[in-house]
Amino acid sequence: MNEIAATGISVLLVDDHPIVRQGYRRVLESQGDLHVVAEADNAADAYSAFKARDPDVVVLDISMPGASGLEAIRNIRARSPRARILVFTMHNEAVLVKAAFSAGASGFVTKSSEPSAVVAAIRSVARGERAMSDDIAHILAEDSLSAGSALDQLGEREIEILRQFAGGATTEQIAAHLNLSVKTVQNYHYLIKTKTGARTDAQLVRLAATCGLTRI
Amino acid sequence: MNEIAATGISVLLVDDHPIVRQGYRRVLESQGDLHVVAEADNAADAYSAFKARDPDVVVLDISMPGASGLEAIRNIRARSPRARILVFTMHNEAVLVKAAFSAGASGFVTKSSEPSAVVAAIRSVARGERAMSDDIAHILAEDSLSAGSALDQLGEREIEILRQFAGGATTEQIAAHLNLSVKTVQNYHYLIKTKTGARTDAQLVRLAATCGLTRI
DNA sequence: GGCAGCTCGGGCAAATTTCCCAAGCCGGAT
DNA sequence: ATCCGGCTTGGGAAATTTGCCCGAGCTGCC
Repeated sequence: MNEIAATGISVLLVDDHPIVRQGYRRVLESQGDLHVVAEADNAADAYSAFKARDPDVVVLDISMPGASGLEAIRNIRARSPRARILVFTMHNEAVLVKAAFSAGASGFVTKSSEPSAVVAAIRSVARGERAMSDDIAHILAEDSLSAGSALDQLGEREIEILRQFAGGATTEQIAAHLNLSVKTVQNYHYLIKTKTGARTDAQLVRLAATCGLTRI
Repeated sequence: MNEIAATGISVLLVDDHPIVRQGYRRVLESQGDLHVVAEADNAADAYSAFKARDPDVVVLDISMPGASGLEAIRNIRARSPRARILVFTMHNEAVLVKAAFSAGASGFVTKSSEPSAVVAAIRSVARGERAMSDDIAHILAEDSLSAGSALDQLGEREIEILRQFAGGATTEQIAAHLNLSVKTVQNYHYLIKTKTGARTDAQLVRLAATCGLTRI
């Protein structure tokens, strides 16, 4: 069994920027009870490092090139349900946060957070608690009040139109393709925006991309 | 005159993430000859900190919220042509690199670089030399050979507006942010579309994403 | 000096967006 | 059976934006 109180907390650092990792390592190790036992710069290495060192907490940035960080979370959790994973990234969109938690993350902290908040989150996660930084809590709270900004509240037609739109199709092209009037497509477009809470077409495209509806 | 060899190199750190700054600070200070004399988390503070401490080198991330980092470079260089600025960011798009250098940066290093390469770049820049990481040199080399991407035909202002737009900002937000009239931003928006050949806002977002201008 | 290119914005017709509304259809609840 | 609610399809009208033209200031370059 783990003797965390006696031995401190072992941490696996996953981030694709070497100097960022080294900086974090120094910040964490200056705490005394936190020990970085391994590092990785991609999703695949993250899992092998996890297997090899069995750290108490995995601190990882989801925005890595190549395989998604979400993939890494799912990967680790699928094989080691005991794993505690703290997402540490600069992104702060509600969809991403929810995706991370449902992929199995135990915590979500933005890089805008104070170092003290980050180490506090690591300790919480190590104790098996859920942790998130204040800004993330705020964003999730707003999101839950705004009747949802995810796309699981969209109908099939709406999804299809959003996919084509985010793929770069014009309103006319979509209308022709689906045998609808331009007016109807315009109405869907508006409906999708209000349903998802996107204020801008660009936000819509980003939403579609982050939800895996379109690839870019 | 500066007695760098005797006193070491003083550094101003500019990055909007506190823990990232703290990490860098520790990495740099462990070198012995590098001293972080000030930090800033936005373009405005960066210049006042520069005035107050007159550091040998400014290490800054261009991707800060609010005013562009390019703006900050221009700002500092306009008032203190002696300033040495090392851009240190995760972006690695040729357009951005060229924009940074023409704004007055002395060096450009990506966060993918080894810490040793970063500190080497700081020392080079302090000596008045130009510095860039290997991956940046590679990208610039490729770029000079290729016929040029769609973004190459855009001016700096256009790039900045495209970045913010593709990031999800509304026209009003961009205008407020850059102190422009809404009409001017609309005109730039239209200009960018015609220059790049994008027929749709969604296509514009995709273009910005594939060129690395924005991350999704 | 002159030309070219970037930046900044006005103007105005045409197009789109933003809402509100109605009607048909269908599945589930009463 | 009936009613409710949600999806799909579109009309309408006001508000906004787009598309494109223009001029003016500024810089850098020949």
